[in-house]
Amino acid sequence: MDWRGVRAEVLRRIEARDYPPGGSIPNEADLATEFGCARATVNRALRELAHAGRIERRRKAGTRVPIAPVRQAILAIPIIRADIAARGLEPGYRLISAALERPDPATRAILEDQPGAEPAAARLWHVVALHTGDGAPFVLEDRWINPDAVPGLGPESFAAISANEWLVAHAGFSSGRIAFGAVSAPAATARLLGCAPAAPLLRLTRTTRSGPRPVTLVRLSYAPGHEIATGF
Amino acid sequence: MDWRGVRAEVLRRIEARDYPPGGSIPNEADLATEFGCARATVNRALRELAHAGRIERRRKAGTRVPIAPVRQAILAIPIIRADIAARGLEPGYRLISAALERPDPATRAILEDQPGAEPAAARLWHVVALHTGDGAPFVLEDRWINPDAVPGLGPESFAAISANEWLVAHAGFSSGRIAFGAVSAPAATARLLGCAPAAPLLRLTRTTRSGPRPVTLVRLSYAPGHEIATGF
DNA sequence: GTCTGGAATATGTCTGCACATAATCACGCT
DNA sequence: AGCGTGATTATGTGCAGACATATTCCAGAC
Repeated sequence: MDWRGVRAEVLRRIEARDYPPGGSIPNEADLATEFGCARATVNRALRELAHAGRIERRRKAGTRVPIAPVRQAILAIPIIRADIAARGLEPGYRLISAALERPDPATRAILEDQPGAEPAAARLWHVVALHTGDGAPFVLEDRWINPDAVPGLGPESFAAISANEWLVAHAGFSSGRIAFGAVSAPAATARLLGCAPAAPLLRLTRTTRSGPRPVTLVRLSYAPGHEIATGF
Repeated sequence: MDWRGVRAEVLRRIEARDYPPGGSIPNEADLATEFGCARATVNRALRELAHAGRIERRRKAGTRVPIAPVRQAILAIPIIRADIAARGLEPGYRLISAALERPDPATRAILEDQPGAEPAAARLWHVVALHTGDGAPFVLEDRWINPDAVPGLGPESFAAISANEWLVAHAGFSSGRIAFGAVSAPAATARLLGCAPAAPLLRLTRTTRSGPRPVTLVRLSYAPGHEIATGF
């Protein structure tokens, strides 16, 4: 049996409660004997299951089925244009404004709120742009960019393409944070998204950094009714 | 060098643009020679990087650095009570109502909106409960449960503990869907959450099924200002 | 009874080898 | 030129064996 087979069979036994929650499952050597394969193969299968949160493994203690598994969903964050295109809409992009500004303290705090972060420059690029699908507002992008982290950035960078696409092509960042929340649409946002003021909007806030250096903070305000979905 | 070392070094080269976006990286055998380890070790490292979306691998075509990587965040979905406790709050649970009801067509449609799904029972358990942290409203849980999928379920099941905890302990489901959206707080929800009517709320909708059988649909309406965050 | 150190054990990882599989490429045929 | 078709090649996977490491458990010292 190959490792996918082992994974499927073990998963079946977990869901059939042959391996009940809170119980432990046979050790790798025994499973290898039972399935007629090498221990490395069983190891691979169990490692994948552990990665998916379906089992917990500890040396010597063995492998157990968690009582309350922490379910985890993998959230894919595509380029916005690709996201719009994937929904069968014609993606559009309109730059609203781009200028070097001093960020408000709250924005600066979020951008630098990372362990061991360097301070960002005094003035940051502030770019506001609207993404549309078949001409209708899809999401409003409100972005701050640290010029210290991205040499060669200028107004021409965001004229025609999303700042995000420019950044992924030129910056190369490594880690960050994503948060979802709900906000009431401010008047200006409502006007751009073509919705009622104070409409509830899904907002995604993402910070990225390159090593210790803050690169960008982007707030995406989606048009009313938008959902971000994923399987698990 | 062990596989973590290989992974770290390759990642460093990607971020330093030694391996530029769109370019391809040396094949496994060459890397193994360079790092002085076996090809299986390099394979393990590259497999992990591919899993994280940092590289793309295809047989014969080799391994390349994607131009616009689809960033992916792993979203951990803990038991609500554990989530509240992890924030340093004392978790509380209050059952608002629990009854067998006929779901509205929209609810039924969401519950059965899965490839090859069986129809759910005519009457479903409808459970509404409030989770609190240090006594303050944290999230309102509005859940529908298919009794066909969960034999032995009764009103006593949700009296003291969250239906979610009862389900993970007794049902054992396998897959589903999670969606985030924003809604305007209905009057009843606002009253229970102690917020203004029409306040923007983050809402998480999760469906789970056991094989082809729909198990449960839960809508979580978080108190205003709540964010769901994750690193990447 | 309690503490400590060593033995036992399950998982974690590496190696070298082999073969499988998919995709590309070059060659030769028409 | 166009089109198969087979050789080539990079990744995918499996195996047996070995050693590493973390953790538990137990026996002996106090």
